[in-house]
Amino acid sequence: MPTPLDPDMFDPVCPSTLMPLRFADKWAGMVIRCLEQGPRRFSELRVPLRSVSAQSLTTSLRHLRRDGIVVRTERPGPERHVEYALTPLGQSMLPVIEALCAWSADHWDELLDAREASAGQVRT
Amino acid sequence: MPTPLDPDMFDPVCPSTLMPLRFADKWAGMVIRCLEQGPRRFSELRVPLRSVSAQSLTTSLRHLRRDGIVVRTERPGPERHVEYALTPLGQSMLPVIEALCAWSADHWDELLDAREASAGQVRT
DNA sequence: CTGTATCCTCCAAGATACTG
DNA sequence: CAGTATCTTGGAGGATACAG
Repeated sequence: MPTPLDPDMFDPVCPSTLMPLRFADKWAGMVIRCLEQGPRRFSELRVPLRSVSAQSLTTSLRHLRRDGIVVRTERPGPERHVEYALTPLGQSMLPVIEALCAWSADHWDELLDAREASAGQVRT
Repeated sequence: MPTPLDPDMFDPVCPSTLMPLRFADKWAGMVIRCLEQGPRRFSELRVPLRSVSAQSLTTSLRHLRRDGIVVRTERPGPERHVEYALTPLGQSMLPVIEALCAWSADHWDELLDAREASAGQVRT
């Protein structure tokens, strides 16, 4: 028998309440993974994230910059060169993101099977 | 210097591509945490999730059921009694959710500080 | 190359009221 | 108690075209 739930378990000022916000961004996790090994250029990021539009990538990067997870650096030179890299805060997210991806890789089939099995049983 | 990014790093059929989907649900993570210690009733879940509307909670629970993360059990008896519990698949998510919450607890202040510091520097 | 400017569609999520 | 029904709003995210 579980104990009663703490009403303040998810107090509005508790960080865990806000936890999902950063992951509501569809591309945020993938962008962070792309920066794992070092700085990348805008066009480099678009390679693995093939289905992202320039506009969506721009938005994601802006949100990540605003939250101190990514830094943008404009390198001087004849042709334009902009780099994005993880901040220390961003790097601290890597283990969490990896865990998330590992879970997906390990259990995604189960989830899809369950979804198929429940077709018609559970309303959409 | 990082090596070039693998174009198939996030292949459309790769689970990690779909990873963020489950966390796009604002309440999913919190519901799962509420079920950590055992089955809970609908009204019990509404206690810690004070700001959730009945309708949103219903929707979240339906999605979680559809994906095989939560099961719904209707207990017979004179008065109505419905319980929600984690499936084994749902339980396998717990460590990941905990990691997410721990990260938030540890770094949320940094994120908020960065957000404030970048006010005006980065467009919203 | 690195974005911006528009426009559009879809859906998450809240408010409110109601039901067996 | 455990939801459903309806309506509304906001914002995410894609398409397309254009700019410095």
